[in-house]
Amino acid sequence: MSIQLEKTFKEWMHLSLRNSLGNFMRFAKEKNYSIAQLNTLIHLSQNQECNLSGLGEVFGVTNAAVSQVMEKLVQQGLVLRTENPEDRRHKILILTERGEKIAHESEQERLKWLFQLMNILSEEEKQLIESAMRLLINKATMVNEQKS
Amino acid sequence: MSIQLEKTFKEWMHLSLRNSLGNFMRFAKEKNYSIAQLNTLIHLSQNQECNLSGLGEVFGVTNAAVSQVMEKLVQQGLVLRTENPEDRRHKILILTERGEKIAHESEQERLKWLFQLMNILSEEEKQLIESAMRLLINKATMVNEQKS
DNA sequence: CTATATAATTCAGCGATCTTAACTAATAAG
DNA sequence: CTTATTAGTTAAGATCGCTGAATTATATAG
Repeated sequence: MSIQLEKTFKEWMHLSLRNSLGNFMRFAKEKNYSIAQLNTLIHLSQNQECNLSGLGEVFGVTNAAVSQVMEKLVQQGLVLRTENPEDRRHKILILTERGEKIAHESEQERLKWLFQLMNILSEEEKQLIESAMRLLINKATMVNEQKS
Repeated sequence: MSIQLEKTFKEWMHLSLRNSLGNFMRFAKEKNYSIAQLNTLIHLSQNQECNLSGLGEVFGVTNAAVSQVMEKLVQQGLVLRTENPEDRRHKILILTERGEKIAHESEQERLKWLFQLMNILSEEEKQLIESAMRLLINKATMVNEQKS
């Protein structure tokens, strides 16, 4: 069983990367945003109250690197950068309406492929997928909590 | 139902990218290979008899770009580049033993997270996941065949 | 045989991202 | 008050991957 499942995972990973990531990259190229920019936007849209060094840790790069990417996003009017009044060394970074829009669009691009698949599933099949993924998501959060 | 499933897909995509892709990128950085290099190696390990312009089409870049990445892979002893005797304009690109090893290792990095999850599943749960993913894979290949 | 087409390479140059190091400003500690 | 720490910015320099254009070598068509 496990060997069969390993093979299935492999195929799945393959399809998933080619399609979801493929659509994402195509979107980025088309709209002229870099991958780093889009990842930053998506992160900001999902985690409010981000500051700069926090982002650096998440992405595993230096503050300088984040600051430079952020500068471009601010210039393009996608991010609003203000001081935190409680500690003015920190900046508060929040998405503008346009930034939010781009973040959402690019996330949809990543999901487009899955949604297309969903549309050709019967109700029972959707149930099957739903319960399988739910299970994996739950297990995954369990594993993550163990680590921390 | 569909709305619930959309939400599940979103969460899944999130976890999946953060973990699988995260491990992959970490591996690349640690071992000092670029993403383009690893993608090329993985592609070569899965499709034999590749030539240069074919790779360009797959990755959506010019021949020049592929040629430059390939040059480095050849220099590092990961790819063997020989002429095709039937048409000496074409190069035949095959992985060396070391190249094959790197390709395999990096693919395992991408799958590591899923395998970890698999290890904490019961037999019935594995069955559930297996049938769900199989279903999606089948649907996906159906969709792809429609397009072409 | 000559033209043209194809496959791959090379080079100059561009833009993105990263790092280190120097710097400014704000806060915390002694 | 002075010193040290922390957050973020800026500048200089390196690397990477890409493109377009020129070049070489091979194969095909007229």
